[in-house]
Amino acid sequence: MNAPVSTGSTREQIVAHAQTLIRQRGYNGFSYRDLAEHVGVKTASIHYYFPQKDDLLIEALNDYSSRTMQLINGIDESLPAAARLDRYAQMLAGGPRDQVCMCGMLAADFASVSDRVRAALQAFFRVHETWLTKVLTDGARDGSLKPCVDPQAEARTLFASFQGALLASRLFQTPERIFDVVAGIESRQAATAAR
Amino acid sequence: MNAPVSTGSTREQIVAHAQTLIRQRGYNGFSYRDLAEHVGVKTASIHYYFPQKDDLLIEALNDYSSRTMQLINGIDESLPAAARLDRYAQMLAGGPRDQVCMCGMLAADFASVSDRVRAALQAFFRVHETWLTKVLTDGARDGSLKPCVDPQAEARTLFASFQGALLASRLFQTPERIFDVVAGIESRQAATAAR
DNA sequence: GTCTATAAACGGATAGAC
DNA sequence: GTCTATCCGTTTATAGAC
Repeated sequence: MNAPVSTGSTREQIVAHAQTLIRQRGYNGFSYRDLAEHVGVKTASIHYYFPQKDDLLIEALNDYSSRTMQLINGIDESLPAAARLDRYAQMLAGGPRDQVCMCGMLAADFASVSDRVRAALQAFFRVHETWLTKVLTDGARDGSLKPCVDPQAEARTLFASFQGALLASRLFQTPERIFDVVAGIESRQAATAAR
Repeated sequence: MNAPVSTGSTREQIVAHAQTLIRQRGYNGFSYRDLAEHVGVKTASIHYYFPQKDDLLIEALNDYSSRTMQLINGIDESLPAAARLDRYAQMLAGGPRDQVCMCGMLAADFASVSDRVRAALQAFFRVHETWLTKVLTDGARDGSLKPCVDPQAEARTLFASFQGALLASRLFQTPERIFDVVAGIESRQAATAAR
């Protein structure tokens, strides 16, 4: 996923650059000073909009979540499930190579974030896992994916695979590892596949 | 995986507590002061052993890697592959609930670590992926796991699943998600399974 | 080897001018 | 709204006594 254009209001630019920095370096890996330099303002201006760093984190996370949700809701539900899964992987692989999912990053920063942020992260995970559950059950019906015993558990694992694959993709500097995930799923597709 | 007992030499205690702190909070989430308090020395003593934080990171990572490798080498190769996979998952789930894999954590901290650390992380990933590749191919032979088209790619995905599942397990405060991963694999086992 | 003391830069955060 | 100036604790790191 790509960062929004940074040509909006100061507030919007702050949020956009905060998302980028968190996805690159994590919550403890950037400062108001870093962020201010990226936006082209002074740190006091950031404190004007977001008195505490946690306030900034909450807004950056909520914005990221809703933009991500728009993207997955934009995936045409009339497509075969396997094709929707491909789109999802393309979405993940399409982001900058030096950035991972903001929520995967913040899950790693679990010890450093507030309970409010933790709850928002859980919500993000659940939304994606629910969407993937539907893909898996639809795939069993339309024949594009092999039926599985427990679609919810499979979806949890699948989402974990994507998050892990994003970290590995950056570590090895290749988007291949994201597509390994879908290739694995699809290599198990029913013989009577309808693509 | 559990941290080593912290009753060794000062140097050993520093390394052990550094591993714990990194697994809890990440590389940018702890300071020499935190570490010194845990060990019961002053920060200058830590600088005596590890002048730069990167020196400490390298040693903590190498120690973690070799201890982890001992653990996976300790999994009896005469066991059916599926049983070995169970052991692997138990090893991951057996660690403290507030800690994830040190290398998953540092993969998230990718932007903050030196090239030397990045290379060591890649090596860690490859070792585990290679071990899992062997489990998958053995599983196809002994019938305890379903054969797959590309065992190497499947192993990469499987390792990513475990890393992602560790993050999710901590986020949701339940080890269940680690066992989801093996349950998914084993639910695809061949009908003629030999366990 | 471990300590005290200190340097110098950085961290989040605030007050008040414009 | 954005700035300058500043507070004050923290951070990594070093010098030198014991």
